[in-house]
Amino acid sequence: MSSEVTAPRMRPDPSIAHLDADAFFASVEQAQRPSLRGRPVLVGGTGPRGVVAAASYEARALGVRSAMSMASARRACPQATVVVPRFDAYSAFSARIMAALRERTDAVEPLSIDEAFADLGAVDPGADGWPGVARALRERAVELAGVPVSVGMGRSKLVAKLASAAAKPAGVVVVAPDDEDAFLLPMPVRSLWGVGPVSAERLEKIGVRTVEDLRGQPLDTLTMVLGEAAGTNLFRVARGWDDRPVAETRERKSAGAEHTFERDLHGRAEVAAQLPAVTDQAFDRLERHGGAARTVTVKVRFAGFSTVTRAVSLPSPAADRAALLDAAGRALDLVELTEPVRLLGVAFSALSEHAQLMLDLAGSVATGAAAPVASGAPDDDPDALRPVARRRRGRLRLEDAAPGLDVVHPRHGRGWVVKARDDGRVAVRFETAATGPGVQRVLDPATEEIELVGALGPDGEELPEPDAQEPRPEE
DNA sequence: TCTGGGGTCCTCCCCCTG
DNA sequence: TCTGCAGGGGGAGGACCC
Repeated sequence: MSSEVTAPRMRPDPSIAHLDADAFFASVEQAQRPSLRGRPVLVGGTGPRGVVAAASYEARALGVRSAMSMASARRACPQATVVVPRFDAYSAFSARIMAALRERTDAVEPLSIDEAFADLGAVDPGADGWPGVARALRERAVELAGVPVSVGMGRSKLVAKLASAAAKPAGVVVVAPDDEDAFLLPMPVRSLWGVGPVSAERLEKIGVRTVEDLRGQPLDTLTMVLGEAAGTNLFRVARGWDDRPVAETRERKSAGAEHTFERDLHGRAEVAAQLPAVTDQAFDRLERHGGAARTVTVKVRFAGFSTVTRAVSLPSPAADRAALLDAAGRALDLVELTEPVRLLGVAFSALSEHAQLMLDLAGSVATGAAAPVASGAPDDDPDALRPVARRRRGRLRLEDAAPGLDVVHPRHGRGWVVKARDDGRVAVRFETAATGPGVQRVLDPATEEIELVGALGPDGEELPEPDAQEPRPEE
């Protein structure tokens, strides 16, 4: 218990930058598909349980927000174009944005695919001062990536991040130390990092709505209402106290995968039958980071949206697919399956970089629940239970024709899938960033040589096979 | 058609150990 | 030897972020 919180030594200049791409996924789609520019675009899952990962500003103007169900978003904005995420393209655009920062400093801390901090403390701001630095940074990122970005600067990460939010869309805000109070105090507490709907409601109950209200609260009250860590954090934030350094690297703590099924799973056999596929995806991610794991956690979300997790820890870290699948099976055995299941997840934690060989695997691999079991689903549509597979490249099949995917046609060139039609044909719009708005054609994938291909990069360059691609959260 | 998927961090609780 | 307590560690769940 820290009974005392004191002001840290803050840097004198607003030399921490936060760069944030605007509606990133949607902006990339608009950059690569000229016909989408100026139009509402929704990026996200197109299945019955899909949600919006990103909405263009045109869609936001009609009330669409990220994380809302795609069904409600479509109702709010029926004229919107809906496409599935293309992480290979977003990663390539992201690399360009990060490159703009790395031209100025090595001290870059990516927070997610579309935003990063940079410590420009060693940069000479020159005649135009810090606002000039921020403008130049923004212009360079736009030049390299070709999507709109916003830049905020302040003398802390806290202020820089809030400043970039205030700068959106496509702007720059630099908060000088003397202006910090004027900037922070009127803000709603909900805009602070770490204050979600639950904390905001708890604060509302003690009359705290703005940062100014927050500053009026004693430390004891805040820790009582929000807990030790969050309370202490907000006490500092309310005063603009934040001396966290820009950290170039962060250690990964866990890796996992989860999948929401298009229809609920009934009974242990159905759930267990899906476990190997989900564990495999989690294992692929673990392997990509080159680690071993000691703890395997299985997550089950029921139809009523309640969620349980059960964990099994191994005596030593394992990097062996079969051993981890076995552990996942044992964890699943601990879950009481009282209701239909909508989501199944597997996560690996207690990671260690050096995999220790599990010598005594014999006998442990073949134990019950984790083994693939015939689905036994009485239902009509086996595909409803199919876990998300890596989208293949190669000849387009109707069932793979998700809207937004890149294709190439021998006569019409490069394009993207607009819609798989009920008549078995596919609507494709043939265009790239270089061509300008293109023509939409309806083609029969059974007779036309439509090839599913990878995305292009920011300069229209072919990208490598996305085997190492990392699915990322919404922008 | 309510409510994805990748994470991190925190809190509470229980069990074990000294 | 028994008991009570403190502290550590792990598991479960929840809040939060993008």
